[in-house]
Amino acid sequence: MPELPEVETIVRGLQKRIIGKTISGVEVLHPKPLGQTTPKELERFVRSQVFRKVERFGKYIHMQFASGKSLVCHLRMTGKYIYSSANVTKAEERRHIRIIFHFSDQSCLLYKDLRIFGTIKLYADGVTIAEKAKQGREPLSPALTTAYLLEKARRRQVAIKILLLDQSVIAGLGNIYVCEILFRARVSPFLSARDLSSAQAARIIEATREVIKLAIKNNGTSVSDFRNVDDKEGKFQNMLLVYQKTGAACAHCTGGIIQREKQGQRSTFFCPVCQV
DNA sequence: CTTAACGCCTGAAGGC
DNA sequence: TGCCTTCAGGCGTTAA
Repeated sequence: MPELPEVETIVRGLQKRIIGKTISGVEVLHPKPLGQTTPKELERFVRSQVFRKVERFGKYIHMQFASGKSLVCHLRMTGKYIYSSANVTKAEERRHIRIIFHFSDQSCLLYKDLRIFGTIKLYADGVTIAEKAKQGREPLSPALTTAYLLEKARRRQVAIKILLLDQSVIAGLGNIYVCEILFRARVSPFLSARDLSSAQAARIIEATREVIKLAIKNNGTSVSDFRNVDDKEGKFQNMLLVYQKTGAACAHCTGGIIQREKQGQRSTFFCPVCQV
């Protein structure tokens, strides 16, 4: 489940692998990631285009061509971009591949997505990117301040965990990192957002930066099936303190046992003793 | 405005 | 062994 650090890892891999490559053709093995766009439209849009720049905003990947046109992609749960130096022809290797971008040097970029929740959207030059406008502040931006979080939390009655998952508040956090952040900040995931104190907000911001920086440094978390562009796992799964640690002794306090509870449709992992 | 529930998808895992 | 249910969770949509 790619969150900010995983998407950042993929973007850095793409920058290394596809900048300067010319698209010679595209194969659409499953049309669902394209939404309303037809395979023919995609083919016409990307053929002969040269990748100039790849950026991340929130959990989105923004692939820009030298022409000014671009693709805005979201991986959702199981999407991944894998670079291959040669064409992929074996049926077993083609499993879960939905789109293939072929390059003029015979290498290609595979879009794999087991559950097909991910999306690829086409943007003409100069068009405002709707998805970008909806994002909240980036975790590593100085614009993310305690005052900003308190202001966003003030009128909300939802649990702080639900608020942190709201992409229009902070961009890029998902279930794993929000659990880890609240644990490190020693804040209960069930606390109503409006009851957040200034000290708690400050601890959350600090923990957010720490966790995100450390996870990026470790190339993300491969807890289910995340892989980078070179099909390699991340390392942050070895550094998780609460996520999927049900029954384990708390890493912060003595006597605390990590619990799992549902919040919304997702599992929340927390220590009932020290997260208050 | 906020909030909550649902649907989208596949495959692994657990229960009986 | 085999069938059925549950779970994984991001996010757009819809309804209240």
